[in-house]
Amino acid sequence: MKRAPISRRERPAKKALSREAIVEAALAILSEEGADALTMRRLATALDTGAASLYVYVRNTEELHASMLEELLGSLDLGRGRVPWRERLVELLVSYTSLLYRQPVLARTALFTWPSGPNYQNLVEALLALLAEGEIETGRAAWGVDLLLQRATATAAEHATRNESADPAADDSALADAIRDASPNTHPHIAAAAGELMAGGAERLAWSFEVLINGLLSTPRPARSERRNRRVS
Amino acid sequence: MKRAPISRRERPAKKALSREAIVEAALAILSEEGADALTMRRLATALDTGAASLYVYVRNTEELHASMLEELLGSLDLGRGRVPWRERLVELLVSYTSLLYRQPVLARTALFTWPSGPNYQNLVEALLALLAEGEIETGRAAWGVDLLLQRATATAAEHATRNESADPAADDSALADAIRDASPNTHPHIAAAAGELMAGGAERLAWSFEVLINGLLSTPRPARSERRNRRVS
DNA sequence: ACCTGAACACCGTTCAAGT
DNA sequence: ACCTGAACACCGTTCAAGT
Repeated sequence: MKRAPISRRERPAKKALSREAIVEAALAILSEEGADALTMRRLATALDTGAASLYVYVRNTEELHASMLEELLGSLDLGRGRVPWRERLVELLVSYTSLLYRQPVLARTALFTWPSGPNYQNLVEALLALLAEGEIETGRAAWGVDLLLQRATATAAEHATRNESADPAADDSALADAIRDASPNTHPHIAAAAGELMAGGAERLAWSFEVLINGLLSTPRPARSERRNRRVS
Repeated sequence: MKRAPISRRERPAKKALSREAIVEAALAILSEEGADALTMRRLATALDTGAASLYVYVRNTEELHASMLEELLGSLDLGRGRVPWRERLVELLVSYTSLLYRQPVLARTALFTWPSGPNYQNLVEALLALLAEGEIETGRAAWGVDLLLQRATATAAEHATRNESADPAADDSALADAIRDASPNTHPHIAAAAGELMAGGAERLAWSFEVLINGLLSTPRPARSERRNRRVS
């Protein structure tokens, strides 16, 4: 049961296999057929080979995902402009989030494995430069970038399974269910905040970046002398 | 090839199947054998049945994970005390993070599916109450809780694949790789911040909560009139 | 009603054998 | 060197058939 020649004619010609071709095809599948369709086997079929062949160019699924993210990050506008640093910072963070929002599986990737290509480096560099413009000293800015990127990434990543899940109405907040079931007697604060807990969207994201920046401006890093216990647990 | 009677004697007696027994067994596997070992089939074996039987009590893997998290959250000390609200808030957030830190798979769950049981509700209620004590008005507090919980959860979740991954030395920061490869010429800010980007640990987490709280105290929610575009993308 | 063996419909990854 | 069919070692979930 060989592949019919028709499909050969539909897809112009069998491209030579390469890392870039694989990443490109993977991104195409992701945006056209969704995250579930992106499997090594499925990807191989799209490239007219067997799954095993992919492993010549890509170590494993995780690395493939990381490369896809790197590729996508290339389209980010790091926008040096005349605008004040703070506005540029929020804008950059919002557009980074939107980018991940469109491909939430890659947001997960960004959260769990470190992207490390040049495009990601440029993003970090740009963020550090903006915080430096805001006269936040290096050490604080370093931790700040992590904080800002985490907010962006986690927000987009949360969106992932939300989307796939059955109830698309409960899409905005991380607290929807807890609220619905809360009784005003046992959980008065939840009951009172019910409406507010779920409101938001783009505005909430932008607000949260303002919170982070304001907090960053007013919270110095702890003194060096106190640095001892480095583990959380 | 039936199970040998020896194993029957080792595990005291076949407990009756129930939701609680399943969740309990799942948590045992998780802490004794790690996240990879926790599969429906493996869990069924531990309970002396077939995987299909689990589906009588649990809808799917996701729901199982959520129940496990809920169970774990029961051990959280919500600690009403004489201490000022701000200290109690940070303490609660840190202990919530530590709890997830020990079981990072469940941190992922907390990030991607909404926990919704009573223990989670109690946590949200406690956080809202603390912010109310800090005289943060309801709407802002609602968004604030989301922000605080997300920092805690994402930090623990990031820890997940870090742990499983090959290089346990690079465990602290989300930026380690980007730093290593950055040239001082093209990325001067990264090069300058190199050391600082990776330092941290428990101290960094606590600092980030301070940032969040300070930011929260100084950043009102946007005016109602401006609420229009609710989507990010 | 509760339980289960067996099957369905997949996975990622490896490897010996080919070109 | 590059490529691949086939196999390995699994998955989660469903369902018909049993008790």
